[in-house]
Amino acid sequence: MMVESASETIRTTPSNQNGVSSLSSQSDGGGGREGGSNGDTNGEISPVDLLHLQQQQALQAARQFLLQQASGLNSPGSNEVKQSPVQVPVSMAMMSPQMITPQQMQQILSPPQLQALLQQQQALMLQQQLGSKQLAFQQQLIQMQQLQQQHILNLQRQGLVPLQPTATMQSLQQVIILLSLSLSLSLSLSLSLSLSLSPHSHEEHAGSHPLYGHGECKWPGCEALCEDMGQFIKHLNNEHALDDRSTAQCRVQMQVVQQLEIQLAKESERLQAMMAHLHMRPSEPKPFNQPLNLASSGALLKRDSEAYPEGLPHPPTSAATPITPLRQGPSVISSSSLHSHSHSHTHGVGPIRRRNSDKYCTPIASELAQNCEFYKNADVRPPFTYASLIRHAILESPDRQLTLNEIYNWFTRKFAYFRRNTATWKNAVRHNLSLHKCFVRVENVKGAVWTVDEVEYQKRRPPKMTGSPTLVKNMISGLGFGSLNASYQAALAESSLSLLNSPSLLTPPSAASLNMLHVGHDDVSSTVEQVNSNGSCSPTLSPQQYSHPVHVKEEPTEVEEDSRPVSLLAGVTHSLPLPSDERDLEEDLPTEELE
DNA sequence: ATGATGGTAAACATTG
DNA sequence: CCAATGTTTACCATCA
Repeated sequence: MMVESASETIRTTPSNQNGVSSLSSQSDGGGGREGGSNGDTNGEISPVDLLHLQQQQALQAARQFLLQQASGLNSPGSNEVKQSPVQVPVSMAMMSPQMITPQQMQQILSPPQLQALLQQQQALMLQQQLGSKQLAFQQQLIQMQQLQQQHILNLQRQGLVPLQPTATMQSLQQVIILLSLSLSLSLSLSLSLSLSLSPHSHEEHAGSHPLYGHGECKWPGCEALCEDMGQFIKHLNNEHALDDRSTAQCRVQMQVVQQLEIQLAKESERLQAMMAHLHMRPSEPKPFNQPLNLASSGALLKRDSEAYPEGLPHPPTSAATPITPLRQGPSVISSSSLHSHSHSHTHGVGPIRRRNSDKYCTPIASELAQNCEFYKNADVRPPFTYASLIRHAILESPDRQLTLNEIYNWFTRKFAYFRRNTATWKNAVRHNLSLHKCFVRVENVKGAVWTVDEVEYQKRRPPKMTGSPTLVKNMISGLGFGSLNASYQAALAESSLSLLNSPSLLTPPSAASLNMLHVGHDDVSSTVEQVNSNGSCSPTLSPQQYSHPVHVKEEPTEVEEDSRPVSLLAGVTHSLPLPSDERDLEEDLPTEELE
């Protein structure tokens, strides 16, 4: 769909040095996904389903609205655009920079339209009498909106803003609205997951707030302790008011939700193929027309887990097919939107996280696992550097050592993305192994194996604690709202971190297929790594133990250790999100085994 | 503007 | 000779 056409053009360097071009365009196909809700028929409609349905309607309405506006006002060469009109997920529309830029949005959606959209959404939302959480959330949204308006009014009073909304303000409004949509979506998704997966969700008190539970604030990255609801509300208003940071965090959440949607679509597609293959059911083809909707998520997920408790064998890692991308091209954000801006190569990779073998290593392990699951199936370039990935692969191995070929295999096994363009990434892997001091080649009886010198690895990690997640970065770049400034990014990093810790998203009960969260952040990894190396986690990381390195590499840069994770928010400044660029957030990694 | 870091490409050497 | 494995250099992009 349009998204792609736009994003594809992006990188074309004269020399075309990277296979990049292939990166940005390869995976998407085009097609659009999303469709209606064909939830599977279960016979009964649970409140959750209902919620989904309504949520869906709201989204659908929003999508159409956006699309209408987009096609009407923004169709220069609009032929291609028409191919799959409605199927664009709203989030997609919001994300693809090329599709609807902030500026375009401003033109596309006039204040009245935005208002209409907002109201439409609110109306639908209000119909959902499905629980205090939802209601509480709505209140939250309304509150946000009110705050926003208040903010605008204040600015106007101060003469800072003309009465007529300026582009900036319009943009802000749009952001808020879109955030609202996404937030509601994400919330419901989280809720549905927790509801459908665990009968007794944690927060069940009637008067509870979606962002409050277990006596603490559930705002991404917060965890502030609050005695009671009143205190919490107070905290919420004080600490999480409408500002750059909160907005940025919302964006991240939005991205998370979007990714979940995508993953869901993929998983369902896979499920169907699996079922079809096993003759468990006639094949309802349709990967593409699959609704990306939340509506069926609960049921699907449930079914999935029930039908395949243990998870069927993974799709062959063979080169054959990247299950993920399937031909569905467009709607899927896959690589195109994720990397659109930051060229594939831009950074593709960030650090990774630690091994699974040591479970002791934190709760994050599970998150990593989730990430793994995602990348295993999604043809998305992992936001980790090759070095990080290699290190991870090696550390994940039983002996903490791998042959080159084993490393290759690990890459293809863990990442759908690396099932193609083998020449390119394999070369990169070799290049990294040789180049970085942290990788030590050890002669072995049968050939040589590669090990990791953890100390060296840690050394080379730049002190800049920023550590924002690469993926997040990519996601950010994919956002249509322009890029974020440093404070935003910091906020994003923070929130992404916390997101990974979000119970509702990260602790999917049983079904392995639920592992869909895959937001990567980078410093998490470094953070974790730090912890690990200092804690019980990695007592033995030095390659030396295995044998003697054959030779020593000279690595130019040696930074001091100190790559303290530090608060991701440090140095956050407040300013309106404006232009600028996306920065790199480093890396992180997914780990754990999934197989 | 500059240096650090990272990805890609490619030449070249070594080894089985 | 060939292919896999390593090493090294060059170039480009992004970010601080």
